Amino acid sequence: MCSALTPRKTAQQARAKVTLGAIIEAAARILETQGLDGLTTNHIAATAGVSIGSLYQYFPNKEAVIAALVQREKATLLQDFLVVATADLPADQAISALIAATLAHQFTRPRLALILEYIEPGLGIDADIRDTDVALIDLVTQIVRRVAPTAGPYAAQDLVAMCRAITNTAAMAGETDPAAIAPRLHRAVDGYLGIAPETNRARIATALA
Amino acid sequence: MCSALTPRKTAQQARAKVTLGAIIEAAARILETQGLDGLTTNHIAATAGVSIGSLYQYFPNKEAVIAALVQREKATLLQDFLVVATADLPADQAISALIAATLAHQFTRPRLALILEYIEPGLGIDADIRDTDVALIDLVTQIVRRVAPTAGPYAAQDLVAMCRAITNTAAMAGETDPAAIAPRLHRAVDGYLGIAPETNRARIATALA
DNA sequence: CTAAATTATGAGTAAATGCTCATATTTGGT
DNA sequence: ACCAAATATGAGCATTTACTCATAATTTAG
Repeated sequence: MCSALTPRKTAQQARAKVTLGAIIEAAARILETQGLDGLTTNHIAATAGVSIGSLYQYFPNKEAVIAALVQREKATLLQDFLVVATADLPADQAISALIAATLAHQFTRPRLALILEYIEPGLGIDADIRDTDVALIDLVTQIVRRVAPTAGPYAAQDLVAMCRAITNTAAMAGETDPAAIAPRLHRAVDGYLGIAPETNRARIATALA
Repeated sequence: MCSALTPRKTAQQARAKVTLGAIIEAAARILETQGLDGLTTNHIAATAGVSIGSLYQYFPNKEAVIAALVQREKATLLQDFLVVATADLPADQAISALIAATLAHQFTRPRLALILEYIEPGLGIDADIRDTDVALIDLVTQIVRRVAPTAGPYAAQDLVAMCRAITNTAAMAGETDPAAIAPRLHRAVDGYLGIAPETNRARIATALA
């Protein structure tokens, strides 16, 4: 029952890394077009243009392919968040930037983001994913504390969760305009953190400018 | 590919209804103990103490069993919400009551609620479930408009989504105390609706009393 | 150029599982 | 008591699918 999600073999040559990337991207595209049901290992390999044997050279099982995809997506979001953190903005603008990054991430490949969100809890815990999650929450916590020093320990977790949920639900309901969602996220976030509405309104104005 | 989720045969005698209920409850218990992977039709039938043939008398396929379970759970939540709506409370207390009901629902069978939440989007659209969702959102919208008449059309949807997300994430992180989560939900909801913090604080006090 | 290491192949296997159907049992009305 | 309708049974079929392994091709290093 100990499902190892680590790669079976580490790619060393360049072409191997190409193969690996092709497999992960194939999984992404299948999820987008056919959903989780269409995601069979043979189908992934065929879509990637490699043999099923190659897939199993790098992944111990199907779950590991999904885990790698989740990790890839999470890592890009973390990257975007890091850029915000490094930018050394005023605290409230930093929050706005995080919200914008979250929306952008969710709307870049909406269907993929949505499906992965709902697949992830069914996966075994992967160390890499866990680490990325922790890094992401830590980062948000740092920024949040600048705006609201009294924020509780679960603030970052709560904020990330609720922003994702509102965005996902909106997307599932057919909304396609991030600008229509942003102000709602701002209201929820600012309310949670106890920031005054006038500050909030001013911030929204600058974010949309 | 047209997955009909409607029951194949409607139970008429009392024992048939017992069988039907046993099957749905068996599915619930398997999800709680073994997750989605353990949920095979044969396993459901065995756990329910009926034959596999009986299962297929009432459900056209496995998905329909899950859909029935989702519907059962959603219906009880809607019921709780209806009680709140009928109670004719002051608007802000009504909101508090909705939050309390949401928390109670999620913590009654936490693992089941969590798993179902993440399974649902993978299901085909079921008419009954859709209706229940609409009814639930309509009900929340009515109450919300009493507190915040200017609230946008997506307010209820957003509020329900974010409350669930915060609660789920907290549960997944190991939190077991609803009282620790309630104030966070209140802050987010009030912030979203643009309600003043002092009103908010007073409300939390009464809710916890 | 050659050998060792790395990467790629894909037909085939074993196991899981959703679901059928012919038959048996039970129930309710008369 | 009897019959028709409703309900229950479960062995087995058909299909899907994750995964293996023996072999082949390619790359790198000396």
